[in-house]
Amino acid sequence: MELSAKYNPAETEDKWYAYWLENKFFHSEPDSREPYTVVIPPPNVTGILHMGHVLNNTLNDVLVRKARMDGKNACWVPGTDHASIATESKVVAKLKAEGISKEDLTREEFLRHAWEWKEKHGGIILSQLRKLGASCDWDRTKFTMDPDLSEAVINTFVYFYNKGYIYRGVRMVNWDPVGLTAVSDEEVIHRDTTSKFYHLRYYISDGQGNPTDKYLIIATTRPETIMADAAICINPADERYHWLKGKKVLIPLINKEIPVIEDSYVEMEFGTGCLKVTPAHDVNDYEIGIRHNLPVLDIIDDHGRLNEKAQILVGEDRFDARRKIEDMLREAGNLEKVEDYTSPVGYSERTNAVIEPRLSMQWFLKMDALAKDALESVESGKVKLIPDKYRNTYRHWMENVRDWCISRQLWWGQQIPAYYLPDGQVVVAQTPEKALELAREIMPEVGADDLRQDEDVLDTWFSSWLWPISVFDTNKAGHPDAEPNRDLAYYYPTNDLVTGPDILFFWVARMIMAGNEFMNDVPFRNVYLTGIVRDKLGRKMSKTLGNSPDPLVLIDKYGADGVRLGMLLCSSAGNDILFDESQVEQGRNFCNKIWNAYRLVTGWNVDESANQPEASAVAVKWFAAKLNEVLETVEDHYGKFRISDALMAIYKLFWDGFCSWYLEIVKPAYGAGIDKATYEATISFFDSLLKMIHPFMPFITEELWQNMASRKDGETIMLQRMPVAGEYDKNFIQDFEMACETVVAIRGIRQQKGLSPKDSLKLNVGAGFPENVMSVVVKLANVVPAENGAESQESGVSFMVRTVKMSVPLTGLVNEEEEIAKLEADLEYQESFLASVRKKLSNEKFVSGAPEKVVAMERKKEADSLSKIESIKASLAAYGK
RNA sequence: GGGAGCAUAGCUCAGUUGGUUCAGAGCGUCUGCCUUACAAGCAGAGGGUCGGGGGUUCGACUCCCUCUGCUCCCACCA
Repeated sequence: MELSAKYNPAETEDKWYAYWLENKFFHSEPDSREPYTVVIPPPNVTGILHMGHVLNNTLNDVLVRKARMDGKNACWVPGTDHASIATESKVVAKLKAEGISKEDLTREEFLRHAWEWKEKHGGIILSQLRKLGASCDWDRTKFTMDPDLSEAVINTFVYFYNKGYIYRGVRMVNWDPVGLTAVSDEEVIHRDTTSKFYHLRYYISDGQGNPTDKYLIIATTRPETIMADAAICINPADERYHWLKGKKVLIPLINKEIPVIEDSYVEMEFGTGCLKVTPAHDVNDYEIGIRHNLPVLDIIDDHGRLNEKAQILVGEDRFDARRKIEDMLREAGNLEKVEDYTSPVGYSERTNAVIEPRLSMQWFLKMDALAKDALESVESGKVKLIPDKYRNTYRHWMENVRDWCISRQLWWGQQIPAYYLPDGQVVVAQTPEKALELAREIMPEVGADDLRQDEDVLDTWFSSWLWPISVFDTNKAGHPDAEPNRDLAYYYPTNDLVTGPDILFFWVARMIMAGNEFMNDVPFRNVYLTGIVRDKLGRKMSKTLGNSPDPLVLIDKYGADGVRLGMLLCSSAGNDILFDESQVEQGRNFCNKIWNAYRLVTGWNVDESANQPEASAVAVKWFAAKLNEVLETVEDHYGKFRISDALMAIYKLFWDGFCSWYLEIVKPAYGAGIDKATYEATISFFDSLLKMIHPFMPFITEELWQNMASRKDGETIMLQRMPVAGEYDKNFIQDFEMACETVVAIRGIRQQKGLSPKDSLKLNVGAGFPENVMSVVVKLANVVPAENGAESQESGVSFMVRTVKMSVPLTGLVNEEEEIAKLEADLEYQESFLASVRKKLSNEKFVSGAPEKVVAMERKKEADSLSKIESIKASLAAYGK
């Protein structure tokens, strides 16, 4: 078969992926082998592939393919997340573009649109993952809103409700006025925001609701909320304001009378030391309100507009109202001054709207007991975080966690299985039928139509925290006492989870909680936390910056293998990834290197009658040893999740070790055949190398592996066993490296002196050079060693290889003065090196204090240095110095 | 405001209990090569007071203190 000089990924990738699918190589069923299980962090069902997914899933695929080749029963479960708020807002936007408003639809109508949208656009990302080569078990694809997975979510809710962990109550929550829903604390991002600090005069009331000429000043960033003020608060220890005790003040513009109260919460040094208390619109004020029994007046509606309770500016958006009230206050003489101010403001993670602290009725899950166990799981090492610096962050979060607000005012998601009786009492049950039964225990005459189900749905994470359980068994979540089914019993706990640190708390911690609760075991053993993919300048990749390349375009341009390699090359665990397209180019180049090495090897003709040249025998022996050495290193890297290090070790083995050294040595002369022993060894090495590379670059390795022998249908490299490191001769590797260093030195001399590689040179070799590898030097450096390695008196260029003195006689070509200067510089360096070693050795404390091994090493340095000085001096003597 | 982490070559990073001739790798740069697998390549070369300062030690990139610069997480100072 004729192979082009360049590898063309487009011709091979789809072909082999289809072949893998046809043969169901990715599919796993429980059997007697050890399982290796991974669940995908489910991407949003409407999401499209971005570089973060590429990183994450490439790493996952490497681990899964490696485990599969290690003989484990590897199972990687793919799927998507319904992402309630994100998906719902997309559907709302799409409907809006069609002139349909969500308010005009019934819940059922809206959900029909949403499901249509999901069927049409959902799961694109999964097909994109196939382009990347992900070896997921597609037969197991799950969606967090599949009927059975939803059932598991409902069961879980009922379980925790019955356990007393779920409660409903009016609490201050984070309200998203754009998404029109409450969000959890974790979904609020605080960013420093510049705003204004308004200093307002509140006049003291004369007791009849009329202003006196006395006033106090409060400082606020939110003047539009003054109408909801319930009190003015001072610190009881603040002497400046003792005169205010028991007084009442008037809210500007609306002249409403409110009391002055005292609470030590108020910082005397901050602002003016007077705080306006607005219980409905600030978390702290709410707490103060409870302590002092203040009325709660909510003047902001769902959309963030002032409502009629505000009396003024009714219907205005809160930010418009802020601008307008500033003028009104100024006109009324209540505005003392306005300062620029920067303070942290909460934004919704999903809609980027400014979060409005708001009182509302929500469902909560008690976290203390769950968090305590989940913390223990990590502290005890049952779950390992990689890198482990995240343990601190994890602990801090788990020790300070607050109850989880799990209700969302959305339609897309699992509707809360709580049913209200006509009198407002609530029952919680899996189905309306069961709810009715429960309801009748309370109120026997109640009918099915009298029950009203809670309108809210559950937080997305309330379904994805079950993921490692529910993808296998949808009954077990919510039923800790149930027997796990065959799949769950076999695959749980999963082995590794690869995900980003940004969802360590959202998702990872909560999965641990659910695992402990329902399985009495953690959901995974290792959590590999990747960095965030950034651009070359260190900026986060984002649509608005336009600095995020489309992975599919990259795959088109460089091939999936190239993209995978480019991503992995720069991905040390836990560090952010600074991605640059040039790395993908490097990946593509590596593909090409492999391709061309293959072309070379398969282009050889075996000459049955040829004997194996000595250099080839040496090369084969060396590479066999080197291969073992690298296999050992790579295994160690894998064990520590140092994936990019494992890759780099293999990369260098192939490019430098195999191509630059091994192949150059065994390569037969043009037109000549190759001996059988070398050929077979070479093919076998190539086979091992392809297997080692396969987890990283699945496509090209399959292509070449299939090509290198006639394979049966149904055979694949991905199910071959990964080579295992055996015993090897470390000393021989050392000897071979000396040969390489010698070759490099001679090539350097050639370059310096402008000598063609075609001209043979003589080489004088000093004592101590390993004779067994000389044939390699002869072949690659094109030299003829002097008889018996005798020291020559001819003038030439001399050099040291470790402790062996070598020289290339070059009569007429050598500039003696330069040569002598070089030798003298060497001598000077060696002598000062020797002096420093001897200083150490003459230090009594060193000799007695340092380990024997270290002292012995110093003595060897001394001896080596002495012998080097010796031979440099001899060389100088040859020049008459 | 609290906590964590980072700083090593032009860039991205290794450096695994302080001691192998330890100051490294990849990429980039420079020089010479279209050498019969590969110019997406080959051969060779240069490049760092390990952020600054102090300390512990026979010995510090490595441990301690401090300063500077950056990053992230958490947080209700209006």
